[in-house]
Amino acid sequence: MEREEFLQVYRHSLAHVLAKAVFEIFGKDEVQISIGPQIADGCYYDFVLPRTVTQDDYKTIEDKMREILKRKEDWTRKVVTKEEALEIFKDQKFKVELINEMPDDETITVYYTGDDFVDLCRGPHVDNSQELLNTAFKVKSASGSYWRGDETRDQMQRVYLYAFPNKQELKAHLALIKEAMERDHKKLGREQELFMFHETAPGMPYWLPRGWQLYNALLDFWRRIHIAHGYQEIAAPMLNSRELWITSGHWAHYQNNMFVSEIDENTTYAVKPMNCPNAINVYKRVGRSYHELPLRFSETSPIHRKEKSGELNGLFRVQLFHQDDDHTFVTDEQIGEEIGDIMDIAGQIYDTFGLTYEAELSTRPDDFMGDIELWNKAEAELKDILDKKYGEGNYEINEGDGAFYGPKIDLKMKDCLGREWQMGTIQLDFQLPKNFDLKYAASDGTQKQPVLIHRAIFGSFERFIGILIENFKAAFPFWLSPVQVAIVPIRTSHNEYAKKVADELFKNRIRFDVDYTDKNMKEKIKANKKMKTPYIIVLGDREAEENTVSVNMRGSNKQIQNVPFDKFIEVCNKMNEEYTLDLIDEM
RNA sequence: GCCGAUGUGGCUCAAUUGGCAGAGCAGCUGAUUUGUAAUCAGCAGGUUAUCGGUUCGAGUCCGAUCAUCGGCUCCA
Repeated sequence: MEREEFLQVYRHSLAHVLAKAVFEIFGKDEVQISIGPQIADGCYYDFVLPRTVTQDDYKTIEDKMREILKRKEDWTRKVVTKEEALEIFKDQKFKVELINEMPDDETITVYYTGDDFVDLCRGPHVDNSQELLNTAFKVKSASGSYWRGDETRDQMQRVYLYAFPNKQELKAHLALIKEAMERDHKKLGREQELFMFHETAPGMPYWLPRGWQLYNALLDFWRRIHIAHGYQEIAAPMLNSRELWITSGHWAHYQNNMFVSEIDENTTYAVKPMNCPNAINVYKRVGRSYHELPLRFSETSPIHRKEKSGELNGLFRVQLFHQDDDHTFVTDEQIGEEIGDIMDIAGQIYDTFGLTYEAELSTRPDDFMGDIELWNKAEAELKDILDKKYGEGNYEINEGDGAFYGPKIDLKMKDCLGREWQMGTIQLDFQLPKNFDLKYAASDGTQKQPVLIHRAIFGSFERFIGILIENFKAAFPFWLSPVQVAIVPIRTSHNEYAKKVADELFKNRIRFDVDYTDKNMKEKIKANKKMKTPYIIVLGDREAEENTVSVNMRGSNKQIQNVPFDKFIEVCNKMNEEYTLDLIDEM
């Protein structure tokens, strides 16, 4: 923690130096400064500048910052009144806005860096610039941003800085970034022949044979767990006429994200961006009774969402994807228990991959709809479940950030560059049941309205597989691997035994690849190592004679010789059945 | 959508101030028959993302479009 505070002071102070440097480079009257917080690996500062910052400016900025540090200026903290603050920053409109929003009784502090630069700030900061002389920093990037994150307000330029206490740490961090780039799922997806994109279908992945093997292995795993928890899978149409989307509310609130096609003047169809309305159609097929609830309709149909052009990103942000979706219809009383069961499933699934994640609870917004009693009860139950599962305070609460139709729990994970992505989501919905006038016959004979739970654990197969690729660096657990076993006959004379081995693997539903060509053994092994195949089994005279295999295990340089073939099959079957995370080397 | 960058064989990268588009790997053909990450030789592969402009001449300069990447916004 001490180190954290230390970093905080340094990074935050460097942000001030950055702003001062930008002032001096572009001219004080030409620059509007806003805010400069510290972040995980440095800090940034947002400006309005007379021209765009480009890569050519990075060095200029860095040099200017160093020059400023060498002046060894004193930093002075000053407490000022609101009026004084407004006077100091009268030419800085963003600062004026911030000051005006402060309560009248708030203590306002400003920090002077030398005599000629002052920033509105709570601090704390260094006392003199020379304390920063040994720090290491580097402009990471410059990009656009919006004042207060609002795209309708001023477009600003954000300059990001890597900032560390010393050169060694900066160097280590840059090496880490480079290493992380090796995990990039876009790069590995291409190298490992998992998926591709084509410019005629932006943001819509093509799954290649190997990638589709992995996808299906994941889907099988997901199905087994959900069947065990009483889920029933459905598949619904991809197109529905406009009327359905008007009823659901998507036509009014989500149209910009939908691919819409006018068939003729009376008929407009839209490709579904979500599965909920169709699950509701299935619910409404017959009259429902409380005996049937909770009723869980899971679905992994393709869905399409039209995104703004700059938002696409490999498998993490696509326009065609498959959610591991489900719509569960419950009574008010069943909410708590059902959410608890969903959290158990989520835990079980993430644990299988050894993935870490963060939970966030989003609560009632101002423009909520529905019964406030139900909201309160539901939120209390969600909190209770999260408290039990993670311990009080070990998850984030976003007050007022829930959807207008209900509170939600989001589960987030980080990619190789530390960017956070929403994966799982569990959303309560009091609105759609109303829009579609859903009913069930309650035990007292009255007709009641069910609550709808939308939930996904992977989030989407696409995003989740992207995370898996980066997490495992494409060296997947056996059960997930596109090709699980590669068979390498040493000479073509061993093809006969290789065929026998292949047939047996096939019978056991083990995914294999066999190379019967007369290429030399080393080439065949090299190709499979490149593809990170878990086990490469080499077959020659000895193996054919003794009905054994010689196993080359991924991640290990030594071979496991003379493994009885049926023992090898047994090990493979075990990993497939138990979804084993690590490869087994005892055989 | 906004700010910035990038786009040369399947992949990784060359190509002097504008002056004949080149290599390695992968692929194909042949030789080699090999015991755990690169056997040898040969061949083929390109309208330099697309469209337009400047120029005697454009991969290189200018403009537009498309796609991708880093951010912002939005989101699973």
